[in-house]
Amino acid sequence: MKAVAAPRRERKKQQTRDALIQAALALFIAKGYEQTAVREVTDAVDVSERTFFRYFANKEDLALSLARDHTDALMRELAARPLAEPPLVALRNALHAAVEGLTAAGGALTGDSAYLSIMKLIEATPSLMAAHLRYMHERDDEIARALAEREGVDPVTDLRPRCVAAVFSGLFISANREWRYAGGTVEAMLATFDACADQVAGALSGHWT
Amino acid sequence: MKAVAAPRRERKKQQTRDALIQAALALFIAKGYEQTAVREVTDAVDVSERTFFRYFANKEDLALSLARDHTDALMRELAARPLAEPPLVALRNALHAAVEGLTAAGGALTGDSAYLSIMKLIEATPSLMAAHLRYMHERDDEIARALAEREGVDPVTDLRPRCVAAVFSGLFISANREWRYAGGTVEAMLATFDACADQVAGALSGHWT
DNA sequence: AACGCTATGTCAGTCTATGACACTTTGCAA
DNA sequence: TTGCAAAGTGTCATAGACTGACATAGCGTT
Repeated sequence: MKAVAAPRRERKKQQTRDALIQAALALFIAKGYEQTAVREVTDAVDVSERTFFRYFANKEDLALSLARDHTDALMRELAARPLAEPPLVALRNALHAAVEGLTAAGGALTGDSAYLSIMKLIEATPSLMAAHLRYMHERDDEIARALAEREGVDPVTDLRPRCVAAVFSGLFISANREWRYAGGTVEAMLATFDACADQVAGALSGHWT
Repeated sequence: MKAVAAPRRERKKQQTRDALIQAALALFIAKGYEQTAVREVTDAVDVSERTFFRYFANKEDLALSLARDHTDALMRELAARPLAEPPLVALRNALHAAVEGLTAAGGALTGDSAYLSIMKLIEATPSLMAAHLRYMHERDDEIARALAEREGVDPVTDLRPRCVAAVFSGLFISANREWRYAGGTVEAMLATFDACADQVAGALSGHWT
Protein backbone atom coordinates (compact mmCIF):
# COMPACT_ATOMS: atom_id res chain seq x y z
CA MET A 1 0.00 0.00 0.00
CA LYS A 2 2.93 2.21 0.65
CA ALA A 3 6.32 0.89 -0.26
CA VAL A 4 6.51 0.20 -3.95
CA ALA A 5 10.07 -1.01 -3.77
CA ALA A 6 10.45 -3.41 -0.88
CA PRO A 7 7.90 -6.02 0.11
CA ARG A 8 8.20 -6.93 3.76
CA ARG A 9 9.63 -10.32 2.91
CA GLU A 10 12.50 -8.80 1.02
CA ARG A 11 13.23 -6.39 3.81
CA LYS A 12 13.46 -9.17 6.36
CA LYS A 13 15.80 -11.10 4.13
CA GLN A 14 18.09 -8.16 3.71
CA GLN A 15 17.95 -7.62 7.42
CA THR A 16 18.97 -11.18 8.19
CA ARG A 17 21.72 -11.02 5.63
CA ASP A 18 23.12 -7.82 7.07
CA ALA A 19 22.91 -9.18 10.59
CA LEU A 20 24.84 -12.28 9.56
CA ILE A 21 27.55 -10.24 7.90
CA GLN A 22 27.94 -7.87 10.78
CA ALA A 23 27.96 -10.57 13.44
CA ALA A 24 30.39 -12.66 11.42
CA LEU A 25 32.84 -9.86 10.80
CA ALA A 26 32.83 -8.85 14.43
CA LEU A 27 33.65 -12.43 15.42
CA PHE A 28 36.21 -12.89 12.66
CA ILE A 29 38.04 -9.77 13.67
CA ALA A 30 37.81 -10.61 17.36
CA LYS A 31 38.99 -14.21 17.25
CA GLY A 32 40.06 -14.95 13.72
CA TYR A 33 38.32 -16.41 10.69
CA GLU A 34 39.38 -20.02 11.07
CA GLN A 35 38.70 -19.96 14.78
CA THR A 36 35.12 -18.82 14.29
CA ALA A 37 32.62 -21.58 13.60
CA VAL A 38 29.60 -20.90 11.45
CA ARG A 39 27.58 -22.06 14.41
CA GLU A 40 28.79 -19.17 16.53
CA VAL A 41 27.70 -16.71 13.90
CA THR A 42 24.25 -18.19 13.51
CA ASP A 43 23.80 -18.36 17.25
CA ALA A 44 24.58 -14.67 17.52
CA VAL A 45 21.86 -13.88 14.99
CA ASP A 46 19.57 -16.66 16.17
CA VAL A 47 19.03 -18.49 12.92
CA SER A 48 19.81 -22.07 12.06
CA GLU A 49 23.11 -23.11 10.55
CA ARG A 50 21.19 -24.31 7.51
CA THR A 51 19.85 -20.83 6.93
CA PHE A 52 23.36 -19.44 6.87
CA PHE A 53 24.15 -21.62 3.87
CA ARG A 54 21.04 -20.44 2.11
CA TYR A 55 22.31 -16.88 2.27
CA PHE A 56 25.96 -17.64 1.55
CA ALA A 57 27.43 -20.42 -0.52
CA ASN A 58 30.09 -20.89 2.12
CA LYS A 59 32.00 -19.18 4.89
CA GLU A 60 34.39 -17.50 2.46
CA ASP A 61 31.50 -16.12 0.48
CA LEU A 62 30.39 -14.11 3.47
CA ALA A 63 33.87 -12.91 4.34
CA LEU A 64 34.46 -11.73 0.80
CA SER A 65 31.07 -10.12 0.35
CA LEU A 66 32.43 -6.77 1.40
CA ALA A 67 35.53 -7.14 -0.72
CA ARG A 68 33.19 -7.67 -3.65
CA ASP A 69 31.51 -4.37 -2.94
CA HIS A 70 34.91 -2.76 -3.17
CA THR A 71 35.62 -4.29 -6.52
CA ASP A 72 32.22 -3.23 -7.75
CA ALA A 73 33.04 0.31 -6.75
CA LEU A 74 36.27 0.13 -8.70
CA MET A 75 34.44 -0.92 -11.83
CA ARG A 76 31.95 1.88 -11.45
CA GLU A 77 34.66 4.45 -10.93
CA LEU A 78 36.52 3.15 -13.94
CA ALA A 79 33.45 3.59 -16.08
CA ALA A 80 33.16 7.13 -14.78
CA ARG A 81 36.69 8.21 -15.65
CA PRO A 82 36.88 10.67 -18.55
CA LEU A 83 37.95 9.10 -21.82
CA ALA A 84 40.77 11.58 -22.08
CA GLU A 85 42.64 9.59 -19.47
CA PRO A 86 44.81 6.84 -20.89
CA PRO A 87 44.21 3.29 -19.56
CA LEU A 88 46.73 3.14 -16.75
CA VAL A 89 45.86 6.64 -15.56
CA ALA A 90 42.17 5.86 -15.58
CA LEU A 91 42.77 2.69 -13.57
CA ARG A 92 44.92 4.55 -11.10
CA ASN A 93 42.36 7.29 -10.59
CA ALA A 94 39.50 4.83 -10.38
CA LEU A 95 41.33 2.93 -7.68
CA HIS A 96 41.88 6.10 -5.69
CA ALA A 97 38.27 7.14 -6.01
CA ALA A 98 36.97 3.70 -5.06
CA VAL A 99 39.19 3.31 -2.03
CA GLU A 100 38.50 6.79 -0.77
CA GLY A 101 34.78 6.33 -1.18
CA LEU A 102 34.93 3.17 0.90
CA THR A 103 37.18 4.30 3.69
CA ALA A 104 34.86 7.25 4.24
CA ALA A 105 31.94 4.94 4.95
CA GLY A 106 33.54 3.13 7.88
CA GLY A 107 31.75 0.81 10.25
CA ALA A 108 33.89 1.66 13.22
CA LEU A 109 34.21 -1.64 15.02
CA THR A 110 37.86 -1.17 15.70
CA GLY A 111 39.77 1.99 14.96
CA ASP A 112 39.99 0.88 11.33
CA SER A 113 37.38 1.51 8.71
CA ALA A 114 35.39 -1.50 7.56
CA TYR A 115 37.47 -1.60 4.41
CA LEU A 116 40.74 -1.72 6.30
CA SER A 117 39.49 -4.35 8.70
CA ILE A 118 38.39 -6.65 5.93
CA MET A 119 41.52 -6.26 3.92
CA LYS A 120 43.69 -6.99 6.91
CA LEU A 121 41.57 -9.98 7.79
CA ILE A 122 41.88 -11.34 4.26
CA GLU A 123 45.58 -10.70 4.07
CA ALA A 124 46.12 -12.46 7.39
CA THR A 125 44.04 -15.53 6.52
CA PRO A 126 45.52 -17.88 3.92
CA SER A 127 42.27 -19.45 2.78
CA LEU A 128 40.62 -16.05 2.42
CA MET A 129 43.64 -14.75 0.61
CA ALA A 130 43.39 -17.56 -1.89
CA ALA A 131 39.70 -17.03 -2.48
CA HIS A 132 40.20 -13.32 -2.81
CA LEU A 133 42.94 -13.69 -5.37
CA ARG A 134 40.77 -15.93 -7.45
CA TYR A 135 37.99 -13.43 -7.30
CA MET A 136 40.25 -10.57 -8.31
CA HIS A 137 41.72 -12.40 -11.24
CA GLU A 138 38.27 -13.36 -12.41
CA ARG A 139 37.62 -9.66 -12.73
CA ASP A 140 40.51 -9.26 -15.12
CA ASP A 141 38.34 -10.07 -18.10
CA GLU A 142 35.81 -7.48 -17.09
CA ILE A 143 38.49 -4.84 -16.68
CA ALA A 144 39.97 -5.79 -20.03
CA ARG A 145 36.60 -5.37 -21.70
CA ALA A 146 36.10 -1.97 -20.10
CA LEU A 147 39.51 -0.82 -21.26
CA ALA A 148 38.97 -2.09 -24.77
CA GLU A 149 35.75 -0.17 -24.99
CA ARG A 150 37.33 3.02 -23.64
CA GLU A 151 40.08 2.89 -26.20
CA GLY A 152 37.96 1.61 -29.02
CA VAL A 153 40.00 -1.49 -29.76
CA ASP A 154 38.81 -5.04 -30.30
CA PRO A 155 38.96 -7.01 -27.03
CA VAL A 156 39.52 -10.28 -28.84
CA THR A 157 42.10 -9.38 -31.45
CA ASP A 158 44.03 -6.84 -29.43
CA LEU A 159 45.94 -8.26 -26.48
CA ARG A 160 46.63 -4.90 -24.88
CA PRO A 161 43.42 -4.66 -22.82
CA ARG A 162 43.93 -8.09 -21.34
CA CYS A 163 47.56 -7.34 -20.84
CA VAL A 164 47.08 -4.06 -18.98
CA ALA A 165 44.29 -5.57 -16.91
CA ALA A 166 46.66 -8.33 -15.85
CA VAL A 167 49.33 -5.82 -14.96
CA PHE A 168 46.88 -3.78 -12.93
CA SER A 169 45.82 -6.84 -10.96
CA GLY A 170 49.40 -7.77 -10.31
CA LEU A 171 50.31 -4.33 -9.06
CA PHE A 172 47.18 -3.99 -6.96
CA ILE A 173 47.75 -7.34 -5.32
CA SER A 174 51.33 -6.39 -4.66
CA ALA A 175 50.29 -3.10 -3.12
CA ASN A 176 47.76 -4.90 -0.95
CA ARG A 177 50.59 -6.59 0.88
CA GLU A 178 51.01 -3.35 2.75
CA TRP A 179 48.13 -4.44 4.94
CA ARG A 180 50.30 -7.16 6.36
CA TYR A 181 52.59 -4.79 8.10
CA ALA A 182 51.03 -3.72 11.37
CA GLY A 183 49.42 -0.35 11.06
CA GLY A 184 49.24 -0.55 7.30
CA THR A 185 47.33 2.48 6.12
CA VAL A 186 45.24 3.21 3.08
CA GLU A 187 47.69 5.95 2.16
CA ALA A 188 50.66 3.60 2.26
CA MET A 189 48.89 1.14 -0.01
CA LEU A 190 47.93 3.77 -2.55
CA ALA A 191 51.37 5.32 -2.42
CA THR A 192 52.97 1.97 -3.19
CA PHE A 193 50.59 1.39 -6.04
CA ASP A 194 51.21 4.82 -7.52
CA ALA A 195 54.96 4.51 -7.26
CA CYS A 196 54.84 1.15 -9.02
CA ALA A 197 52.52 2.45 -11.71
CA ASP A 198 54.89 5.33 -12.38
CA GLN A 199 57.94 3.15 -12.70
CA VAL A 200 56.53 0.06 -14.36
CA ALA A 201 56.77 1.07 -17.99
CA GLY A 202 60.40 2.06 -17.59
CA ALA A 203 61.30 -0.96 -15.49
CA LEU A 204 59.99 -3.33 -18.14
CA SER A 205 62.41 -2.34 -20.85
CA GLY A 206 66.15 -2.79 -20.65
CA HIS A 207 68.40 -2.90 -17.65
CA TRP A 208 68.03 -0.84 -14.50
CA THR A 209 71.62 0.04 -13.75
CA MET B 1 76.38 -50.90 4.87
CA LYS B 2 76.02 -49.86 1.32
CA ALA B 3 73.77 -46.92 0.64
CA VAL B 4 75.10 -43.85 2.33
CA ALA B 5 72.30 -41.66 1.06
CA ALA B 6 69.00 -43.42 1.53
CA PRO B 7 68.13 -45.58 4.50
CA ARG B 8 65.41 -48.05 3.72
CA ARG B 9 62.92 -46.14 5.83
CA GLU B 10 63.38 -43.00 3.78
CA ARG B 11 63.01 -44.91 0.57
CA LYS B 12 59.71 -46.37 1.67
CA LYS B 13 58.43 -42.97 2.63
CA GLN B 14 59.32 -41.53 -0.73
CA GLN B 15 57.71 -44.51 -2.35
CA THR B 16 54.47 -44.04 -0.46
CA ARG B 17 54.46 -40.35 -1.23
CA ASP B 18 54.96 -40.96 -4.92
CA ALA B 19 52.30 -43.63 -4.96
CA LEU B 20 49.83 -41.27 -3.31
CA ILE B 21 50.54 -38.54 -5.81
CA GLN B 22 50.27 -40.78 -8.80
CA ALA B 23 47.09 -42.50 -7.64
CA ALA B 24 45.53 -39.18 -6.72
CA LEU B 25 46.29 -37.49 -10.00
CA ALA B 26 44.98 -40.42 -11.98
CA LEU B 27 41.73 -40.25 -10.03
CA PHE B 28 41.51 -36.47 -10.18
CA ILE B 29 41.93 -36.46 -13.92
CA ALA B 30 39.54 -39.35 -14.37
CA LYS B 31 36.66 -38.13 -12.22
CA GLY B 32 37.53 -34.64 -11.08
CA TYR B 33 39.18 -33.22 -8.00
CA GLU B 34 36.10 -32.44 -5.94
CA GLN B 35 34.51 -35.74 -6.86
CA THR B 36 37.46 -37.73 -5.59
CA ALA B 37 37.47 -38.46 -1.87
CA VAL B 38 40.72 -38.77 0.01
CA ARG B 39 39.49 -42.18 1.02
CA GLU B 40 39.51 -43.36 -2.56
CA VAL B 41 43.10 -42.33 -2.97
CA THR B 42 44.27 -44.01 0.19
CA ASP B 43 42.37 -47.15 -0.67
CA ALA B 44 44.14 -47.29 -4.01
CA VAL B 45 47.51 -47.13 -2.27
CA ASP B 46 46.36 -49.16 0.73
CA VAL B 47 47.25 -46.78 3.51
CA SER B 48 45.00 -45.22 6.11
CA GLU B 49 43.37 -41.87 5.58
CA ARG B 50 45.28 -40.57 8.58
CA THR B 51 48.55 -41.37 6.86
CA PHE B 52 47.56 -39.27 3.89
CA PHE B 53 47.35 -36.24 6.11
CA ARG B 54 50.77 -36.96 7.54
CA TYR B 55 52.22 -36.69 4.05
CA PHE B 56 50.15 -33.78 2.85
CA ALA B 57 48.68 -30.93 4.83
CA ASN B 58 45.49 -31.24 2.84
CA LYS B 59 44.04 -32.37 -0.46
CA GLU B 60 45.12 -29.21 -2.23
CA ASP B 61 48.65 -29.65 -1.03
CA LEU B 62 48.91 -32.88 -2.94
CA ALA B 63 47.29 -31.54 -6.07
CA LEU B 64 49.64 -28.57 -6.13
CA SER B 65 52.78 -30.53 -5.34
CA LEU B 66 53.57 -30.88 -9.03
CA ALA B 67 52.77 -27.26 -9.74
CA ARG B 68 55.32 -26.41 -7.08
CA ASP B 69 57.94 -28.37 -8.96
CA HIS B 70 57.17 -26.27 -11.99
CA THR B 71 57.66 -23.05 -10.10
CA ASP B 72 60.89 -24.36 -8.65
CA ALA B 73 62.10 -25.02 -12.16
CA LEU B 74 61.26 -21.48 -13.14
CA MET B 75 63.32 -20.08 -10.30
CA ARG B 76 66.28 -22.26 -11.23
CA GLU B 77 66.10 -21.24 -14.86
CA LEU B 78 65.88 -17.61 -13.87
CA ALA B 79 69.03 -17.94 -11.81
CA ALA B 80 70.70 -19.54 -14.82
CA ARG B 81 69.92 -16.77 -17.30
CA PRO B 82 72.93 -14.69 -18.33
CA LEU B 83 73.14 -11.34 -16.60
CA ALA B 84 73.28 -9.64 -19.97
CA GLU B 85 69.56 -10.25 -20.33
CA PRO B 86 67.40 -7.48 -18.91
CA PRO B 87 64.77 -8.49 -16.31
CA LEU B 88 61.76 -9.04 -18.51
CA VAL B 89 63.80 -10.90 -21.12
CA ALA B 90 65.36 -13.11 -18.49
CA LEU B 91 61.93 -13.93 -17.05
CA ARG B 92 60.57 -14.68 -20.47
CA ASN B 93 63.42 -16.99 -21.36
CA ALA B 94 63.35 -18.67 -17.97
CA LEU B 95 59.67 -19.37 -18.42
CA HIS B 96 60.27 -20.92 -21.82
CA ALA B 97 63.10 -23.08 -20.53
CA ALA B 98 61.15 -24.22 -17.49
CA VAL B 99 58.02 -25.11 -19.42
CA GLU B 100 59.92 -26.91 -22.12
CA GLY B 101 61.91 -28.88 -19.59
CA LEU B 102 58.70 -30.00 -17.93
CA THR B 103 56.67 -30.88 -20.97
CA ALA B 104 59.52 -33.09 -22.13
CA ALA B 105 59.31 -35.20 -18.99
CA GLY B 106 55.70 -36.27 -19.44
CA GLY B 107 53.97 -38.94 -17.41
CA ALA B 108 51.73 -40.05 -20.20
CA LEU B 109 48.49 -40.84 -18.43
CA THR B 110 46.39 -39.17 -21.04
CA GLY B 111 47.67 -37.74 -24.27
CA ASP B 112 48.81 -34.66 -22.38
CA SER B 113 52.08 -34.34 -20.55
CA ALA B 114 51.92 -34.35 -16.78
CA TYR B 115 52.40 -30.60 -16.81
CA LEU B 116 49.50 -30.00 -19.13
CA SER B 117 47.23 -32.35 -17.20
CA ILE B 118 47.90 -30.63 -13.92
CA MET B 119 47.49 -27.15 -15.28
CA LYS B 120 44.21 -28.03 -16.91
CA LEU B 121 43.02 -29.69 -13.72
CA ILE B 122 43.91 -26.62 -11.68
CA GLU B 123 42.36 -24.24 -14.15
CA ALA B 124 39.15 -26.25 -14.19
CA THR B 125 38.82 -26.54 -10.41
CA PRO B 126 37.93 -23.33 -8.56
CA SER B 127 39.36 -24.32 -5.20
CA LEU B 128 42.62 -25.46 -6.77
CA MET B 129 42.76 -22.32 -8.82
CA ALA B 130 42.48 -20.22 -5.70
CA ALA B 131 45.18 -22.14 -3.88
CA HIS B 132 47.42 -22.01 -6.90
CA LEU B 133 47.07 -18.26 -7.28
CA ARG B 134 47.98 -17.78 -3.67
CA TYR B 135 51.02 -19.93 -4.12
CA MET B 136 52.14 -18.06 -7.22
CA HIS B 137 51.76 -14.67 -5.65
CA GLU B 138 53.70 -15.81 -2.63
CA ARG B 139 56.56 -16.41 -5.01
CA ASP B 140 56.52 -12.80 -6.11
CA ASP B 141 58.83 -11.79 -3.31
CA GLU B 142 61.31 -14.44 -4.26
CA ILE B 143 61.29 -13.36 -7.88
CA ALA B 144 61.68 -9.76 -6.85
CA ARG B 145 64.73 -10.64 -4.78
CA ALA B 146 66.26 -12.55 -7.65
CA LEU B 147 65.72 -9.66 -10.03
CA ALA B 148 67.15 -7.16 -7.57
CA GLU B 149 70.26 -9.23 -7.22
CA ARG B 150 70.64 -9.62 -10.98
CA GLU B 151 70.44 -5.91 -11.55
CA GLY B 152 72.33 -4.94 -8.45
CA VAL B 153 69.65 -2.75 -6.94
CA ASP B 154 68.36 -2.69 -3.39
CA PRO B 155 65.26 -4.88 -3.03
CA VAL B 156 63.88 -2.75 -0.22
CA THR B 157 64.44 0.78 -1.45
CA ASP B 158 63.89 0.14 -5.14
CA LEU B 159 60.33 -0.77 -6.07
CA ARG B 160 61.20 -1.93 -9.55
CA PRO B 161 62.00 -5.57 -8.68
CA ARG B 162 58.76 -5.99 -6.81
CA CYS B 163 56.94 -4.18 -9.54
CA VAL B 164 58.25 -6.29 -12.42
CA ALA B 165 57.71 -9.47 -10.42
CA ALA B 166 54.09 -8.47 -9.95
CA VAL B 167 53.70 -7.78 -13.65
CA PHE B 168 55.24 -11.10 -14.53
CA SER B 169 52.82 -12.95 -12.26
CA GLY B 170 49.91 -11.09 -13.73
CA LEU B 171 50.88 -11.88 -17.28
CA PHE B 172 51.70 -15.49 -16.53
CA ILE B 173 48.38 -16.02 -14.80
CA SER B 174 46.63 -14.37 -17.71
CA ALA B 175 48.44 -16.59 -20.18
CA ASN B 176 47.52 -19.64 -18.14
CA ARG B 177 43.89 -19.08 -18.98
CA GLU B 178 44.68 -20.62 -22.34
CA TRP B 179 44.40 -24.00 -20.67
CA ARG B 180 40.72 -23.42 -20.23
CA TYR B 181 40.00 -23.59 -23.88
CA ALA B 182 39.74 -27.20 -24.94
CA GLY B 183 42.93 -28.40 -26.51
CA GLY B 184 44.96 -25.56 -25.06
CA THR B 185 48.56 -26.18 -25.93
CA VAL B 186 51.83 -25.23 -24.34
CA GLU B 187 52.69 -23.31 -27.47
CA ALA B 188 49.51 -21.25 -27.32
CA MET B 189 50.18 -20.34 -23.71
CA LEU B 190 53.75 -19.28 -24.37
CA ALA B 191 52.75 -17.39 -27.47
CA THR B 192 50.18 -15.42 -25.52
CA PHE B 193 52.68 -14.64 -22.82
CA ASP B 194 55.29 -13.50 -25.31
CA ALA B 195 52.89 -11.32 -27.20
CA CYS B 196 51.79 -9.66 -23.97
CA ALA B 197 55.36 -9.19 -22.81
CA ASP B 198 56.22 -7.52 -26.10
CA GLN B 199 53.32 -5.11 -25.98
CA VAL B 200 53.08 -4.37 -22.30
CA ALA B 201 55.56 -1.53 -21.99
CA GLY B 202 53.96 0.31 -24.87
CA ALA B 203 50.41 -0.37 -23.72
CA LEU B 204 51.09 1.10 -20.31
CA SER B 205 51.87 4.59 -21.49
CA GLY B 206 49.39 6.84 -23.24
CA HIS B 207 46.42 5.97 -25.39
CA TRP B 208 46.20 3.08 -27.82
CA THR B 209 44.32 4.69 -30.64
C1' DA C 1 68.48 -59.72 21.51
C1' DA C 2 66.53 -55.85 23.56
C1' DC C 3 65.54 -50.95 23.22
C1' DG C 4 64.06 -46.53 21.30
C1' DC C 5 62.47 -43.75 17.76
C1' DT C 6 59.46 -43.24 13.86
C1' DA C 7 55.76 -44.37 10.78
C1' DT C 8 51.34 -46.11 10.66
C1' DG C 9 46.75 -47.57 12.14
C1' DT C 10 42.57 -46.92 14.82
C1' DC C 11 39.14 -44.21 16.90
C1' DA C 12 36.54 -40.50 18.29
C1' DG C 13 35.21 -36.10 17.36
C1' DT C 14 34.83 -31.23 15.05
C1' DC C 15 33.50 -28.41 11.34
C1' DT C 16 31.87 -27.27 6.70
C1' DA C 17 28.48 -28.24 3.48
C1' DT C 18 24.25 -30.45 1.28
C1' DG C 19 19.88 -33.05 0.39
C1' DA C 20 15.27 -34.28 2.08
C1' DC C 21 11.26 -33.19 4.36
C1' DA C 22 8.18 -30.80 7.50
C1' DC C 23 6.51 -26.42 9.26
C1' DT C 24 5.63 -21.48 9.33
C1' DT C 25 5.05 -17.04 7.29
C1' DT C 26 3.88 -14.01 3.56
C1' DG C 27 1.57 -12.36 -0.54
C1' DC C 28 -2.24 -12.60 -3.27
C1' DA C 29 -6.83 -13.66 -4.67
C1' DA C 30 -11.33 -15.46 -4.54
C1' DT D 1 -12.10 -12.86 5.50
C1' DT D 2 -10.64 -16.98 4.26
C1' DG D 3 -7.57 -19.87 1.95
C1' DC D 4 -4.06 -21.36 -0.96
C1' DA D 5 0.57 -21.41 -3.10
C1' DA D 6 5.09 -19.97 -2.80
C1' DA D 7 9.00 -18.67 -0.32
C1' DG D 8 11.79 -18.89 3.87
C1' DT D 9 13.17 -21.70 7.90
C1' DG D 10 14.08 -25.38 10.97
C1' DT D 11 15.32 -30.18 11.81
C1' DC D 12 17.57 -34.31 10.75
C1' DA D 13 20.69 -37.26 8.56
C1' DT D 14 24.85 -37.68 6.12
C1' DA D 15 29.20 -37.05 3.56
C1' DG D 16 33.71 -35.49 3.54
C1' DA D 17 38.02 -32.98 5.24
C1' DC D 18 40.69 -32.64 8.91
C1' DT D 19 42.82 -33.31 13.90
C1' DG D 20 44.22 -35.03 18.49
C1' DA D 21 45.08 -39.06 21.39
C1' DC D 22 46.69 -43.35 21.91
C1' DA D 23 48.14 -47.99 20.65
C1' DT D 24 50.99 -50.81 17.70
C1' DA D 25 54.38 -52.38 14.41
C1' DG D 26 58.99 -51.91 12.27
C1' DC D 27 63.66 -50.05 11.37
C1' DG D 28 67.96 -49.08 13.15
C1' DT D 29 71.05 -49.27 16.99
C1' DT D 30 73.78 -50.86 20.66
